[in-house]
Amino acid sequence: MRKRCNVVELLARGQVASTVHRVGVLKVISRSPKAIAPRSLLQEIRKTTPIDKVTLYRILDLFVAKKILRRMTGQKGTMCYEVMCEKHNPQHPHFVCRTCGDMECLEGIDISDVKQRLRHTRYIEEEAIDLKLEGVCGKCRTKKSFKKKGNPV
Amino acid sequence: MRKRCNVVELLARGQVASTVHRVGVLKVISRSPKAIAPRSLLQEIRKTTPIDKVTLYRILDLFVAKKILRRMTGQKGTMCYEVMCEKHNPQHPHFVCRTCGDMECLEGIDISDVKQRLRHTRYIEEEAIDLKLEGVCGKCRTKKSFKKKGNPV
DNA sequence: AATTTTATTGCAACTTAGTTGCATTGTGTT
DNA sequence: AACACAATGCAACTAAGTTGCAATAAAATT
Ligand SMILES: [Mn+2]
Ligand SMILES: [Mn+2]
Ligand SMILES: [Zn+2]
Ligand SMILES: [Zn+2]
Repeated sequence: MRKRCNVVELLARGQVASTVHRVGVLKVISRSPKAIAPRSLLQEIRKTTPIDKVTLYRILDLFVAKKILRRMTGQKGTMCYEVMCEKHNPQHPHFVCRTCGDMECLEGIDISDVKQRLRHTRYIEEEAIDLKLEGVCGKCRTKKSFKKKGNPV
Repeated sequence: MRKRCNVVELLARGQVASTVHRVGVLKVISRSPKAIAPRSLLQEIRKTTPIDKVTLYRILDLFVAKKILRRMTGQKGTMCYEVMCEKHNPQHPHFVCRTCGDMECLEGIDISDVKQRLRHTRYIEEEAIDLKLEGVCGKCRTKKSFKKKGNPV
């Protein structure tokens, strides 16, 4: 997501009061080129402002509830977050590397029809869709430590 | 998954030696009507045989590596497992309830075309697909504790 | 059969993500 | 200032999953 959303607008849209921490969290997430986990998020934010992890988790929960952020499961079940903005960051599937845990946004792939289809096939009121591919990323595939084990090229 | 896979066949297919614990784990999973988490799995297995959680986790990892089981992320990032058998339990999306955490298999919905599409759009060697919907399940929707909060009906 | 080797399991201790309760601080209002 | 209430911090906790190593079981050699 190169074109960044306006942080103030996002907060307004969710009717969430603006605070130093909230703005800080949102800034870091909206600048990240890919979905980001609380761990990295803490590291980044703390470069400028001290913040407790509990505060971060609470802000993240709030943002997800207010539809300012999308939450998805990354590697091993740790959560990842990205800005929820149809304009600058429309819904898209993700790729997670089994080996290094890296998550890649598969942007530009429309999956709205998948949503439609699932909604109509069963009587379900879904609110979020989490479409994820798992495999081994390019980097890991070329590492000799990986090749050595007789894995498929 | 009503029609159960043959446990012995599954082990043979994955070239995995048969042990009491492995058979036990596989039996419970293959009898479960829905994807099951290690926690419930332990409970079930222990009704007949004592087993350490480490053993269970190791068996699960092994089975996933050998493609005997599919692993997917359930609620909050806890993992869930189901038998990987195209015949008796073909790949399908899942629905996870935001409130109670219950996971439902959306069987009978073919998503092979989604796989195809993703594979061809980007140069990715994916090995597994995890397509998940999140929302509030029927049970939770009708609970008064849920309605009271002014949630949409 | 006895011995050696290898695979599987159990135990204890640890790591890490996320949560809960409560005290403290900040912010806006009268 | 005094009050109300929202946001934050701190400490302690829960729960999933992992790691190292010892104990046991199974398989292979002798
Ligand atoms: Mn993304
Ligand atoms: Mn399923
Ligand atoms: Zn990788
Ligand atoms: Zn539910």
